[in-house]
Amino acid sequence: MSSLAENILKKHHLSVTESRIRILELFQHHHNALAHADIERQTGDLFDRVTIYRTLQAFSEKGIIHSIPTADNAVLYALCKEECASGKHSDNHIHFICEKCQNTYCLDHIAIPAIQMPAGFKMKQAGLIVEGICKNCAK
Amino acid sequence: MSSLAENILKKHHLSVTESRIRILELFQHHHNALAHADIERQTGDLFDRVTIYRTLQAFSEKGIIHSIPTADNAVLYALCKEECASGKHSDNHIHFICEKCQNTYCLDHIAIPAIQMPAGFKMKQAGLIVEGICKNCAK
DNA sequence: ATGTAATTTGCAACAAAGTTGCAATTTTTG
DNA sequence: CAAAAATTGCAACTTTGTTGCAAATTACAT
Repeated sequence: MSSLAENILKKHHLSVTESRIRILELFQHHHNALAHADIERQTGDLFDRVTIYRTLQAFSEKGIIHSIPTADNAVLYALCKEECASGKHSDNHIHFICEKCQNTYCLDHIAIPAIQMPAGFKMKQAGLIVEGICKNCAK
Repeated sequence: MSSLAENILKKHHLSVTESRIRILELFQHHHNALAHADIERQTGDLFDRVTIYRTLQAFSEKGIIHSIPTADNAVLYALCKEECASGKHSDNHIHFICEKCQNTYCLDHIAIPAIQMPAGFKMKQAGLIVEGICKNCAK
């Protein structure tokens, strides 16, 4: 009789606490990426600011969520796909930022195309951020 | 009898001041991207912290430099190519972060390959960040 | 089920990063 | 060279993130 969120926590050897369940469910109910500030806003004063920081850090370390850097220098977080093992994020999908609603989406199905590096530079990982208009805002 | 930095400032209708020349020359002498902290370190206490912020902001608005988001959530700045008009950065080149020396380089010559968007999503701009080993560190 | 060990939380204090208003200085312009 | 415009430094403040520690909660082994 465990919730989905509870199972995810157990699978990653994290204690099951109210704050972690609450925050994890927030991610499950939104299909776009969330900033620390979003979470703080939506959980009200249920938990301390510090708890949110530590929760996000724990989730990130365990590979439950991954962070997304943005141009305006805010960190966003989004749920990882199954394949993300602890620490090793298979993070090679595209992040899409809608310039209208400002939401960030993970386009999990589209891989990053191969890129020809200049001589001497060896690529190990790549991250692609696309800006434009999302499905919802296109009407 | 104007320096290169001085000419760039004049071309963008910015007053020629010592701090702006100093900071602009810093960018010209480094071929990798600089963080605010780097500039603060290298200019010592010649200028106030606030002046550096405002200088970077002015340069960015005029299209002299562009900002680069990084994974660890620090903002980096690098010189723009000629084509960058005020505000409209033609910023579609690749940013390369060396995992050894931690420097960030602009690979200006390589364009970002075309990407197939999912239905409903309209791409307007793309930014590509590549991690790996740079030319110098490969030895 | 219960007591103990381990983990997590909230609080407070702190550190770092960035912003804003304003008076004084510097630069530009005619 | 003088007046107007722009830039700078200072101080105060906000926002964002971190750390240590005592209290509370959760996990675990009987």
